Amino acid sequence: MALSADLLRGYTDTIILRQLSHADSYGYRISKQVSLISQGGLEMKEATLYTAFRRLETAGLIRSYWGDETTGARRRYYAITEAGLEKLNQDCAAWEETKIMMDRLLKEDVE
Amino acid sequence: MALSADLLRGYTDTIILRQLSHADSYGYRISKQVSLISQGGLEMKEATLYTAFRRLETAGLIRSYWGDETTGARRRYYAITEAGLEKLNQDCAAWEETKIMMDRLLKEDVE
DNA sequence: TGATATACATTGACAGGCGAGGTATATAGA
DNA sequence: TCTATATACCTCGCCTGTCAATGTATATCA
Repeated sequence: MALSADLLRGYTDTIILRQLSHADSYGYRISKQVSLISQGGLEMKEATLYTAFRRLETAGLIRSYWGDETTGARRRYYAITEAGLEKLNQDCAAWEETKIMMDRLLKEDVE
Repeated sequence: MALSADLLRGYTDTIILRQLSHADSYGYRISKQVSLISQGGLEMKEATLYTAFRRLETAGLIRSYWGDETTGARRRYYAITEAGLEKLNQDCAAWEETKIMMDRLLKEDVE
C-alpha cells in the first residue's frame, strides 16, 4: 500500500471483506476498486493482496472458486462467508473506536 | 499495543512525538499517559516504546538526556526536535487523510 | 511482432510489535 | 527484616504483515 501503508496494516483484510460484502469479486478487480475508491491514495500491492486472500480463506472468512470465463485470463472469485460478515462488522466497530482513540492521542491536551 | 495494535503500527512514533510536544518526558511516564488518554484502549508495551525511542533518536526527531533525580530510579528524558515537530505535523495531516480514505473504503458503496 | 492490459501466484528480504527476560531504586506492609 | 509493589530502565529473538522482484498465461491493439 502507498501513503499511510503501515498504518493500515491489518486493515487490509477489512478492506477486502468490505469489497466482498457488495458482491463476489476477484483479486485484480478489488485492487482496481481500492485505487478508485481511495482516489489513488491507497494502492494494494499484489503480493499483499494474495497473501491476504490466503489468510482470509484459511480463517474461513472468505471462500473461493474459479470463474467460468470462456475467454481472457481465468479469474479466481472470492465470496465472503457468514463468519466474514461478522468479522467485518467487528472490524468496522473497532475502526470507529480507533479513530476516537487516535484523535484523543493526537489532539487532546494532557491534564 | 492492545486492541487495534496492528493498525497503529507506524503511528507509535507519532503518538510519542505528540506527547513530547507538550513537554519533555520519559518512557515510563509516556506509557502511563497513553493508557490514561486512551482510557486503557491502547497500551504501549515497553519493548515497543524503547524501540521507538531508538528509532526516533537515530532519525533526529527527538534527543535524550539523563534527569538529575537525586532519589528514585534514574530517568532518561526525551525532547522533541525541530525536525520532530515537523514530522508530527505531517503525520497528523496524514492521519486526517487516512481517516477520510478508510471511511470511504469501509462505508461508501461502489459505483 | 511487440507492447499493454488483464489475471494469477510465490519467494525472500525487511521492519515493527512484543513476550520474555534482566537490572536497579524506593516504599509500604507483614 | 523480608517481601511485594511501584517506579524506571533496557535487550534479544520470534512472529507477522508488507512488498519488490519475478514468473506464468491470455487477449487486444498498433
